[in-house]
This record gives sequence, structure tokens and C-alpha cells, in this order.
Amino acid sequence: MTRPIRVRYAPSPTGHLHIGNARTALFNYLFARHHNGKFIIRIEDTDIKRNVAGGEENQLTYLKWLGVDWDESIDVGGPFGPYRQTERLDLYRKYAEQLMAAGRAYYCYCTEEELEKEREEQTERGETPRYSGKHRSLTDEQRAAYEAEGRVPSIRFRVEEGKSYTFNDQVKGDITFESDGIGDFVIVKKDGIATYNFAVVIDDYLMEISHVLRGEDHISNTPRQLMIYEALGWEPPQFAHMTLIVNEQRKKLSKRDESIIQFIEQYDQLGYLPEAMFNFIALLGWSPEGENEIFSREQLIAAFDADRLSKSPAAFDTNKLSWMNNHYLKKADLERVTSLAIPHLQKAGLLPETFDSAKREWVQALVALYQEQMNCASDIVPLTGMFFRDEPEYDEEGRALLGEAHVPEVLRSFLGLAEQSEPFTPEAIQALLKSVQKETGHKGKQLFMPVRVALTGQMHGRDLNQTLALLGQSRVVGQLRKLLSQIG
RNA sequence: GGCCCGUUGGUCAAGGGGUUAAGACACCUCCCUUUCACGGAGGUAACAGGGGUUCGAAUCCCCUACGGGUCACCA
Repeated sequence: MTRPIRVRYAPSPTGHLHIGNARTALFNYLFARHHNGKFIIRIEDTDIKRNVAGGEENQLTYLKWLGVDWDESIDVGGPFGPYRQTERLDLYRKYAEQLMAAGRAYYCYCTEEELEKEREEQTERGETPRYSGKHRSLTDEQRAAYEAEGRVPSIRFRVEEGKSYTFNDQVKGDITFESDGIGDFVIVKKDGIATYNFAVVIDDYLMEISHVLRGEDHISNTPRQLMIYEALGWEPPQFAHMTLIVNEQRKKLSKRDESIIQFIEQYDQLGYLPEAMFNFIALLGWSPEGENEIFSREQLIAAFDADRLSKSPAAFDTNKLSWMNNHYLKKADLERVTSLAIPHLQKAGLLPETFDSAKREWVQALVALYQEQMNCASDIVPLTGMFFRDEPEYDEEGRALLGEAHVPEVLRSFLGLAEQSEPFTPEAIQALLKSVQKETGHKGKQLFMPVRVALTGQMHGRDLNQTLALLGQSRVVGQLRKLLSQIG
């Protein structure tokens, strides 16, 4: 049976947009757009205690930043609203009552302490902890007694014994669970709010979700959801469980893991480009046909195929992310890269809050020179720090080079010419160096390295002519004079 | 521990009975470059182990090892 393609991303606003969530959202988005279906964002905020202020907004803001847009949600509305679960509580209550009336669910008056104790005992006996079902068939008198005690019930789903539930996962293939391994689970909490496993079924059904693409950590929830679909007489959607994203140690990316930057906003703040992040994330657990790895959003939409979702965990390779962002940065418009770089220079105290257009031009030339070396915009700070210091810092290697016998001769010659050069442009500097070569007979490394190290303190760097021009004539001349008075 | 899932070069990652087992990152070599880079052309390097099934297994089955997920009134 084919129905309209409708998929959803259903974050709980318990935190900011995480790399794993972003990936889930992205794949759902790609899937929807590829099939000309609808992409829905539903906020799963039923755990009121864990919701954080700004979480909801941050999710949407950074999804937009990545270039993901949606057809239905809390902000744009849609025909299947509301799109926030706490605004759908009546719906869950209604279906819970329906299940109670049909004998598929019941009130459970157990307290947290009692349940905790039960679990501990089971664990001690080496059993799988699960609800014993002791309130499964309470009499009216028993219920009344608990009520009189002031106990507030939760509602549990009655799991049928001896049944097996199989679903065809689009990524993993057939997966089977035995109902005997699953205890009666809570569908409505004591506070009257539906649990995830219950609300998700109601919403996916009512919102006519056709495909559920979510993380592999939901596989073991699936049989519970299947039971509810069955009890309500509804047909479940097609499931596809994506492998988790793991770090370089092959552990699940946890929010406390410090080896990897976890939140999309942090990448924004560091100066990663959204199109690079989009491209990179799309390749986390999915691969296209062919050899290319660089894709625009449109190309990814065209290429996306859920059958090519990977079965083994996707490792977050920070090295590759750097490479990819660098790739996009190199191709990005210079104005744009400059605008991204400036705040980092200001934050590092290298650039004032306001400056004139001449300074802006100078910064832009600086960025142009370093653009192809930047993995992210904030790299501009360590890369160009020396342009903002009063004089270079020499390390051991630099000192050794400056100590070589021919160095004073080269520097003196260059100084003599540089003092008179007008203007001090890259072209003029190139000519100067040519003259130094003729005058001293030193060329190549012998010629360039002394000049480079003397003025930048570094063995490696960008084009020397450009570098010196950006450093400026007065600084070049001043530094050479000072250095020559010391070594030469 | 029960249940589920996975394991291809240093790293990421295609391929799912017969392939010279892709490609990318990193590394190395060469070309370009009077320095430094960029760029270009090459190169080194892999099917976790053991049993089956088969004319033939990286691919299918079983076992072992290792890794991961999940077992909540969290999502």
C-alpha cells in the first residue's frame, strides 16, 4: 500500500540541537524532499521536568541555519496540529481510556519505591527487570483502598503473553521481539501525561506519518509501539532505524563526550559553514552511489535513498569535517569569509569593535591570504596572530636559521632596498627579492627563509610577498634594523 | 545478565556468491613553484578468528571474540 510520504523529526526540547538529532532531522528532511513528501517537526515535550528554556527555539533556529526547512510545525502550523505534545494531552487521554475500556490497559497504583524494590530483587536473582503485573487485575475494593490511601495511579498497557512481534526495518531487515520479554509498561504517567511510547504512536498515526526514520536506540521501543498500534487497530508506519553516531573511540556520542563538539550552534560559533555541515552530516551513516563526497543540498535531495543507510555505526571523523569545511571555505566568497573572521579577531582582542574601511580592506586581504588554510573561521586568529603582535617570536628552529652565516648579508641587502621601496606592494617586494638575489648570490631557500623567519618568526607561511606587504613597510624595516643590530 | 545490532586499509567508507576489493582523509613520491602553500599525477595499505554450504565466500549459515544499543511513570 502506498500512502503519501510524510515523515517527522520529533525532538524533545531537553537541550540544544545536537549533532545526532541534526542528523535524524536531516535524513528525514532529505527523504521527504526526495519523494516530494511532507516534513513535519513535532515537539515531544511530555517530560516537563527535563524541558529546558530555549531548547525548542534552539532546535528550530539551528535547523534553519543548516538549511533544513519544514512543512508543518509549531511555528508554521499545519492541518494536523497542534504540533506540541503538551497541547495534545486530551488526545492521549482519550485513547488511554479507550484502551482501558477494552481491557488493554489498567490502573497501576504501585509507588516508585515499590517498583524500585521489585527491580532490585529481580536483578539480584539474575532476571531481566520488568514489571511483575501485580496490579493487573485489581478488584474494585482494592482500587478504592489505594485511592483512599491517597495513591495516584498511572495507566499501564497490558502486554499479551506468548506473542511475537516482527517488523521489517528498512535498514536492519526483519527484527523480532518476544512479548514475554516485555513487562506491562506505563502509557500515562501519574501526572496524567502520556509517556513517549504511547504519545508517539497516537501522534504518528493521527499525523499520518508514513515512515519513521530514527536512531537505532529506538529499536527496542518499537515492539511496545507495535503493541499499541495493534491494540488500537492501526497500521504502523514503515520503520528505518539509523545507526548511531560514535566517536573516534567507537562509543555512542554522548552529550558529555568532550572529544567531539556536540552542538550545532558551537560549529556556527567556530565559523563552520552550514553547507559544509549539511554535507558532512548527510554522510554520517549514509552514502550515495559513486565516488563524489561533495554535495550541495539539492544534489543530496536528488541522491538520497533510504536503502543506502548504513548498518554499522557512523564514526564522527573530525579530521574529515575539517577537510570538508576547508573545502567549502576555500570556495566561499571572500566578503563572506571576512565577515565570519572579523568577530573572531575582535573576540581575541586583535581588532577593535569599530574600524575604518582601510582597516577592513587590510583585514580582507589578510583573510584572502589565509583563506585556503582555514578549517573554520576561528582559525584566522592563530593563523594571523603574528600580524597583530609588535614583533615576531623566534623559536629554537628559527634562531638556528637566523644564526647561519649568510643571513646578515641577505637581510642587510634586503633592508637597504626595502627602505627605499615605494610603493611596498607584493609586486615591488618580489622585485626587491630578485635584486637581493643578484646582489648577494643567494637564492631559493637561502634567500627566502632568512627573510621569512626574520619577519614572521615562522618556518612556514603563506606567500612571502603578500605577507610582507600586509606586514607593512615600516614594520619590516624597523624589525630588520633591530634584528641586524643584534645579530649582524 | 536477557534481548537486539554491528565488525572491510592508519582513519572514514563502497561492494552483499565469480571484482585487478571503489572512493575520501592522512601518509609517501613526482610535477608545478627562486621560499611557503594551493593544484595536478602516481604509490603504500583492508574483508576480526574458526568451522560449514558451494565448482567458487568479503558476500549465505553456525560458533567464538570484540564493540555497541536497550532493558524507566526519559525521549
